[in-house]
Amino acid sequence: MLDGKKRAVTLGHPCPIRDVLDRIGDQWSLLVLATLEPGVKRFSQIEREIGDISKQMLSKTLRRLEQDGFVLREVHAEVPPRVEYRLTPLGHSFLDPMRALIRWADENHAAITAARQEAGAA
Amino acid sequence: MLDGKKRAVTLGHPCPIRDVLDRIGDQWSLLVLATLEPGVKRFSQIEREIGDISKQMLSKTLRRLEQDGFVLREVHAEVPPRVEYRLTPLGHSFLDPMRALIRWADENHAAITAARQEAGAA
DNA sequence: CAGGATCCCATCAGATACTG
DNA sequence: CAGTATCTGATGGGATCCTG
Repeated sequence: MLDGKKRAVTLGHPCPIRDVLDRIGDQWSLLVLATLEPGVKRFSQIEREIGDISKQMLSKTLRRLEQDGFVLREVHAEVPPRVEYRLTPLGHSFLDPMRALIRWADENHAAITAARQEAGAA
Repeated sequence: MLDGKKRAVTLGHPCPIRDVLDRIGDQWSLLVLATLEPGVKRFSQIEREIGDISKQMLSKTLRRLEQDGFVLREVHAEVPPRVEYRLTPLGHSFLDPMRALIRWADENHAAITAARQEAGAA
């Protein structure tokens, strides 16, 4: 499921949405995209800025983002190696709707927390 | 991680965002919310409309959405039992930013697919 | 009808160690 | 520096059976 078999619904359609949602649900993709928003950065720079991501996950995440056309990867043939990442236009445009969502989260987080408290109390 | 320990970043802040993102990353929450958008529905009605969700996951998802204040659950004391679900105002308002994201997904899905093809070909 | 309980597997993600 | 490889543990989620 989820791969190619998920002929599902997602609001009535065949489902381009899941493809996108998987990229924000996976804990790191969004964070990486946000980190890259200001401009070009190298691997370890991203790693440091995020702080608690493992090399492995950063690597995986970057590769998937690259394959999906959100991120551009540029390898410089030097020693020591230097690899730079930047957002593609697609990557940038994706952050627009995401910002709206993040704003909503900020504004309504209190309500969610309150609801949880109530649920816990009741 | 993810529970309470994730002091992380998510765009620079402490992180109310993860709470929200977890609800769209989990495969079913969004689908259930979307199904409930038109109005009140009962358990098996949602089940049928989504089609490929198990009772268990539907139950879990609904309970979490209820606890988070997205969904209202109403039990009618009848035999056989009737339980109805509806979106709260919070639930409805959440769908606004989500619609923007879904629109983006629709518009850009082709680009993503194309990028994958290219990545696969290269 | 609307679930809860249990079993089981696939995937996610961290930790550690190794390499060009 | 920028990764890859391997092992491991935590979830997510499906299937099946049981109940008020």
